[in-house]
Amino acid sequence: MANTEDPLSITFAALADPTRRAILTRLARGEATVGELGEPFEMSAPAISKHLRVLEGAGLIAREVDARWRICRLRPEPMHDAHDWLEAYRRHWEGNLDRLVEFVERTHRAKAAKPARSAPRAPRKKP
Amino acid sequence: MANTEDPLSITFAALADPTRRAILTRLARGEATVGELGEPFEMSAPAISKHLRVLEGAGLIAREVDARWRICRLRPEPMHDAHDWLEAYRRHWEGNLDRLVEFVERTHRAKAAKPARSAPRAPRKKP
DNA sequence: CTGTCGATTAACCAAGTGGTTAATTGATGG
DNA sequence: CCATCAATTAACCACTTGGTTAATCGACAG
Repeated sequence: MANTEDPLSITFAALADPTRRAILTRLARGEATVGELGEPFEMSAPAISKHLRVLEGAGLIAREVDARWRICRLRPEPMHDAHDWLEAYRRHWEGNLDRLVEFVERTHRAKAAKPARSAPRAPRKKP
Repeated sequence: MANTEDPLSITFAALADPTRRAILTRLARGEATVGELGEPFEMSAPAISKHLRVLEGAGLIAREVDARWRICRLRPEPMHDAHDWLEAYRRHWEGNLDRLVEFVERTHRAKAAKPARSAPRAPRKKP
């Protein structure tokens, strides 16, 4: 199922692992071989190889073969897209407006019996 | 294993599904009941319930019970953290500097036999 | 009390994930 | 030629995930 997923899902899934994020952090400092990337982790080589396959599948890294070594480089473009998606929610966490609205609403609810909620939701008819 | 994961991994994993991202997008417009959230999707109610559980586990939504309805609200703070993590890579996708370096390096390699690569990687001794 | 409605839980399934060890491939060097 | 080294592939395992249908729970309305 993951293979048929959209790019953004694949990107987020690839980022949802601390080992892979650490590998990306390492690669942000410069290219590295597979052995160098795996060295900090108490993990077998095939496990690292699989993580790199996931990162490559997400387009987050590129591998280039150099004799017996595979040189890995960061490909940050998918991160850009993920960043952009999150950016749309920035106003929701910036400023206290939302929290204030929420607080006022909750206080109101505590005093009134069945206070009306904020606008966008369609009014439920209670038959 | 996922239950013992760090908050950032849980957040990214929750975002790695188009249905859940659509639910968050809907909630950015305002609170909604579970039924309203599930209505756009050709999916059973339990499936929606599970998605909401994942989102709640990631701290991305909060559910409040109102009679027989569950009112869902966006909790954007974890997105802020994810956004922050990605922000650190901004310089890698902004500007053509990296792509230029890469191009020059590749061109150089095509001409020279075994050109030295960029600095940060430890030099591999070929015994 | 009983039926209904919103929502969740239970039980199950197919497929994916993250890890292992063992075997394999390719390039290097004695 | 042969041993070695970097890395991947193969085969396997435990566990998670995303979905289903059937059963359950709690709040209302007659």
